[in-house]
Amino acid sequence: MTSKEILSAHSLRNTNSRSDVLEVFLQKNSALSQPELEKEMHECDRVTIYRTLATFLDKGILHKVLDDAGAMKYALCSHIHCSKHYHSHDHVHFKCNLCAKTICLENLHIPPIKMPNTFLVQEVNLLIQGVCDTCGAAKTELIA
Amino acid sequence: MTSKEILSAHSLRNTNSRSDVLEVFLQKNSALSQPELEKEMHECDRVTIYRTLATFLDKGILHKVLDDAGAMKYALCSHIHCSKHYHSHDHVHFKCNLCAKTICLENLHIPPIKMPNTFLVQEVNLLIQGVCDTCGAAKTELIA
DNA sequence: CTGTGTGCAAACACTTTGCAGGTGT
DNA sequence: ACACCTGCAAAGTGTTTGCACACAG
Repeated sequence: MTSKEILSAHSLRNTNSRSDVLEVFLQKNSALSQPELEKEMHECDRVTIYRTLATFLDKGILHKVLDDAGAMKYALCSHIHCSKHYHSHDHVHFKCNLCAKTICLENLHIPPIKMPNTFLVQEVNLLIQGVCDTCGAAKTELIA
Repeated sequence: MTSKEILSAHSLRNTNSRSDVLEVFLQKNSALSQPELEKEMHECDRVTIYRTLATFLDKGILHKVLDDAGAMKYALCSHIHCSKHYHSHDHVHFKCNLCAKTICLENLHIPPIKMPNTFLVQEVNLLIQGVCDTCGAAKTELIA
């Protein structure tokens, strides 16, 4: 799935900023905040990135990822079926406390929570923080 | 548990700012951000609130609550046992999309997630968003 | 009295808005 | 051609830091 294909699939104009933002997401394969994207893209205005993120969120190309560090993060929706009104991203998010990278664990679904039925559930977000496999391996090598 | 007792239990000096912050948490019984606290407290500097939150977080009086709206929230730890290095707050957080209030569901524990053991899990946060019982009841009345 | 807490000023970081001009279709 | 996208400027909001004074123990 190329950036061009993603854009046309959501009937969005194919502009440099938009395809560049998508390229970064496709390449990094992790959740990113606007500041993080800005570091990767030197030919695009800060505001344009914010507006692009808002557009992608609206179209169901990206979903929000919670973070404990103040900046909102976003990640690609794996399913084409996501749209403004139907987001299916009930997977777990993992943030490494060492490399600060946040990833989607697509095949790790959030177990159902039995809420009292006086509550209406609309969205569930699960963030696990710890040390990722890459950083963990690097640390083990250092000790050995 | 009064604010004075909480402070002395964690060997913190009993100052107006600190007890006032605690009073608000005890009274509101929900997760609060610094801006929200500031609205409730008129005799305390903005910076003091930030520093008080940091101190309480460090001592294990408060724990972080994730939010999707940009501002970090905090809530009281229910267990006296919480300290800097041992936080036990594996409960679910619920944010109402109508009244914007975030509460701790202390008796609703996060189910265990079986992560691949190449990952080290240090913290788990679960945020459910929807409509709370109070707002839901109000809405039902309107329709009826 | 002494170390810690507080207030003020200022800076920093993230995000949004308005408007003029440029670009994709 | 027209609607939509972009860049720049500016402002709004959340958070941190430095320093001098004030206060709890």
